[in-house]
Amino acid sequence: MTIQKYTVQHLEQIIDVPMDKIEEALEVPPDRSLGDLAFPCFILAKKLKTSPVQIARTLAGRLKDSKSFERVEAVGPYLNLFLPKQQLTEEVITEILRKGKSYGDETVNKGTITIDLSSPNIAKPFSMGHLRSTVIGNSIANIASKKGYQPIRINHLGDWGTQFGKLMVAYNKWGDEAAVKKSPIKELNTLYVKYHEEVKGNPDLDDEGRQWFKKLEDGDEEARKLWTWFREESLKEFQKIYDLLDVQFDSMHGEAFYNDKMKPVVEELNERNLLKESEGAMVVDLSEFELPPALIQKKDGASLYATRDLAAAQYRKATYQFARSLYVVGHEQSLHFEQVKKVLLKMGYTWADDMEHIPFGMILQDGKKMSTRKGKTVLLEEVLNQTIQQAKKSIESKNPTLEKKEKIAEMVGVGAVIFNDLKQSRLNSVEFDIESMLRFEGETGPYVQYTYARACTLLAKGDWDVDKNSGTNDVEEPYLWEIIMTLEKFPGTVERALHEYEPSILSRFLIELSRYFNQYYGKVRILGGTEEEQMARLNIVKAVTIVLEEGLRLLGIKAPEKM
RNA sequence: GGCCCCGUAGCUCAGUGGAUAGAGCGUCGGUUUCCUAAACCGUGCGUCGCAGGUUCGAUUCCUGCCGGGGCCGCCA
Repeated sequence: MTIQKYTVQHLEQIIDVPMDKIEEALEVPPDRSLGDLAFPCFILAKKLKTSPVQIARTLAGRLKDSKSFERVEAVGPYLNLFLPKQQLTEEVITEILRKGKSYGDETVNKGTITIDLSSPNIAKPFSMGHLRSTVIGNSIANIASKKGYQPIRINHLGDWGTQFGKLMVAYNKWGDEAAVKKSPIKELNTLYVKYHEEVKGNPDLDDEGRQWFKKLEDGDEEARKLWTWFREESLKEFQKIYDLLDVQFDSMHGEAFYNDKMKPVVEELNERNLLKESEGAMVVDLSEFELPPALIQKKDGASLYATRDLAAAQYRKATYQFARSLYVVGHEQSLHFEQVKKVLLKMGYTWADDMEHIPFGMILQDGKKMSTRKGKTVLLEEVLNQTIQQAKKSIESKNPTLEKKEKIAEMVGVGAVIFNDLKQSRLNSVEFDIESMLRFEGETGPYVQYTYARACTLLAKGDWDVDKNSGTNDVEEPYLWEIIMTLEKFPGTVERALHEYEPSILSRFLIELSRYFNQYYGKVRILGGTEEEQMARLNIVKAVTIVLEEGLRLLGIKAPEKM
């Protein structure tokens, strides 16, 4: 039983308010000495036509002899409760030790949830922006899975569009096969940047680019060959990053996959009389929703972004029968997803209401959007290499005898980058700052990992054993109750992170738990004393490692037992 | 011009319809014969952007304004 539930259950007998209302009102007092939990009596004031101060006093009087609370005090309008810490501590720890990793799991099946994430553009470097989508989406997938959904991770690759025509022009004019083979993304990106420089003085290039893309769409052999080659080389490079991040996808269907699936969509729109000609293009009018029209077809008949996403949405519904469908894409595309959803609703697909855009803020450089075309991109691979190097340096100076240094440096370096991203609220724009990722102190991934490693060392040295996990904790030890309260919040925190699609809620929780544990560690000698005492303390340590490891896993971060 | 996001400590950012608004970084100082100092402890005089409104109570909800960013037809 959770601490909140315990309290609610015992309050319910004397307060005539529905249990969920009581639970909602309960709060942690600003100062520990005031109590463990408090019930503000304002919500009763109107109903009872009495001052909240008086109500608190009355309730305190009625609870005076209750065995459920150690002590009850009325302070102003607050009813302050002192809980039976001994009993609750035991209950919380026992539950976590019994459930292990599955602590906080939801067992009811909530159906399939598709998650559109990562989606880098072929032939372009994997940028920091795509990192955000990848780690946020992956974490939401992990969290959804813990809470009873079957996540389907879809990498909607940007592998189609006019830019490939442009790239082919550039490659044919200035490209070098050997150079591309050697370093595909870098070379192709250089070509792409060069193209955008050259086009300024030679606008005819754009026509050539469009022609090449048209050839590609028409199945021209040479164009097709180049496209396949660019795509394969790009995927190989991306795979290195996905391996480092340890992210796997259930589907790699990119935009090109929907090539033959767009025509039926356009036809369907036509049949339903939803298409309208406007300035030569075909659009769906959305003025009833106070939105600008959705562009479905260019005047030359070619498809557009929205067309592809309509086809993709239908395909996903048909293939996966999703209960929910998420799109982890930058917030600058909010309008687009709103339009797609509304078009589907106009088509009569009520399941479009289960689709949700999960936007996130941009990565800025000098306060501005990064531009691929100008070559102003920060490459994720380079960033990861730097942080891994930094981790290696730290290990050399702090723990030179550590085994498997390379492996652990990778866990720490990659963890630092992922955590640095996931601790931000999704929607905040962030200034790209390599320094903040290279710092392993304070509110960082390595801080949480370090806390975990320290705790693991204690378990090893103290010879913790499941079968010996008896012993009674001294609940008056500093920070122990804070640890218990925090551990107990874990299932609810994961739930909230899913409900808000906000991994940062979980990141901050892990920082809080780590801090309390480090404070406890600093004040209380864990190994030593009687065997009973040591085992009781190690049970706390074990519970902390379970929650830290599982929490990090949900964020997509590895937890090293030593570092 | 319309719509969306953001505005809290020197910096980066949490937070909440309620009791004295918090963390990290940075500054200065301290802690190791003892479990990993990637840690811990101490050190903060904040108009919670501004102005109204709702409320017993607003930094939190609503409206307007100001400032920053984004999106708004043939890119994705």
